[in-house]
Amino acid sequence: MAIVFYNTLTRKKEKFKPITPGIVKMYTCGPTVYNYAHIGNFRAYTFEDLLRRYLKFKGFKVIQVMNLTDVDDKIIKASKEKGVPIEEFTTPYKKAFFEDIETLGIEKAEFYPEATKHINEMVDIIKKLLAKGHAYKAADGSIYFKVSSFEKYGQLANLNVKEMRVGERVASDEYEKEEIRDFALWKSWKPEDGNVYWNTELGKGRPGWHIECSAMSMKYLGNHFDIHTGGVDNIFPHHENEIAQSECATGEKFVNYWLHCEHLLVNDEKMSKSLGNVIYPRELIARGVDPVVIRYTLLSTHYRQKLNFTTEKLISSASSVERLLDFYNSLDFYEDSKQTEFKNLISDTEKAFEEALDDNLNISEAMAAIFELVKEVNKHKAKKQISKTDAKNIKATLDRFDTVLNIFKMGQVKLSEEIRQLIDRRAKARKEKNWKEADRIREYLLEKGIILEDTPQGTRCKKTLIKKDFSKV
RNA sequence: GGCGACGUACCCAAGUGGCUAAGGGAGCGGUCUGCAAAACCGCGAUUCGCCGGUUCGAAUCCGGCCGUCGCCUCCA
Repeated sequence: MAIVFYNTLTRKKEKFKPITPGIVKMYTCGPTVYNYAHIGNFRAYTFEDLLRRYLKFKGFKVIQVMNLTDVDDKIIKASKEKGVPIEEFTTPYKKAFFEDIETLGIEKAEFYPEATKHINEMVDIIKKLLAKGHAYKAADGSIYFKVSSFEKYGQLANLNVKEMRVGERVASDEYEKEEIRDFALWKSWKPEDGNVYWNTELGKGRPGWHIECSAMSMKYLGNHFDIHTGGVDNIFPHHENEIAQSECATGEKFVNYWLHCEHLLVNDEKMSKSLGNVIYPRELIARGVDPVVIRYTLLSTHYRQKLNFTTEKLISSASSVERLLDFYNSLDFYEDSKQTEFKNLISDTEKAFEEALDDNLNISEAMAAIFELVKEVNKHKAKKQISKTDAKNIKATLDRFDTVLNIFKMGQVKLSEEIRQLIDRRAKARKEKNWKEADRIREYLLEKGIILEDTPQGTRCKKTLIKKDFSKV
């Protein structure tokens, strides 16, 4: 079965066909490391994670590049305020980004190039653009892309650029562009840039924002590659400009499939500093939300759908994850008993899961397939009609799904030696019908985020997915 | 002003021309159980923002209206 993606470029769902059979080359816009990445950023990274994991599930070899923007206006301003060089300023945020990625169960990309280490590549592209007449140098030494030189400009955003409204920011722009819609490839040094500059053939200055993605994507993936992703807010101008720069420099088509992730809202509002509603994953975790709950919340809404992030949704996600994990973990507990023919159920579920994700990563349908399996198997469980082999087969299927979802694995509890001993002590107390002691230990462990459940097959152990008193987002 | 997305139960959410409108959460009643939990059984949209049209047949297609949101050179 072929995968179908909604391509922003054509505004249609299209069958996915990689340029090189069996290999997918994708570029995913990464963080600007001037702060911690917030939950909205991670929505995009989680979507990209789903995308790469599913492509791998389908048997493709994936080469993913995610850039780190470590020089831009915000970074220059913030590092200046702090009185440290930009590298010193960005390093902790780079580190934090990788920590967060790991916490949220996001698989690592093959390359994480940094803008500041690819200035030469950017300069090369700009030189080509100058030579071909697609760029020009303004009086102050800055270099601009000449939008009028690219016939197809506006194709991605579906904007008629000639009739675009001119914003105030543009009107007050001090640079000397030929046309208002032209954008900077190279920004010549200004006193407020301090010691942030590179001496290159283009003069003393620094790169514009868009050029880094063209330079780094083409360096690692070639002039023409398969997939480029980002948030919807990147469609214009960022990705539109990338196409213009790249295609004008190489004369080749840049990207075949453009996939854009919708925004995450917080209580129906856009997340922004001014509204004071920016949420960071590490903050949620500190307040008692397990990372797997955050992951599930971000993952379980289709990427082209706005995701309204609320307390209610987190709590609801925690319950869903709990149901999935309880089911998954219960599969280890079967004694051999009557066998049920689950072959059809398993193959139906696998088929439904794959067909759903084939259809532009329809995660809702994929999850529905899993929940239906859970319900069906639980019914048999209640009637004691599951053998060890059945359970093993079902678990193998879930493990296969989990290479895409990373929920089951991430949700496992890790027990320390101390906790293990307490659990043993409680088992002993229960045997002696010392309910007081048993309940005391259970209470104690609950406070430590460990939940014990007694079943006929023994006591099971799981972690608290969300703190009881967790309330406000 | 231009471009675009969306409106399905208490909440989240799939379905885009045809079986009883998926699935999850929450709720209520029951079974099970040392207690707790899990799990199971049962209950829940005659209806898909509103109005009109096309069709044998519409949540799905067309037109209009209402409402929410995003982008239009900081942004995932």
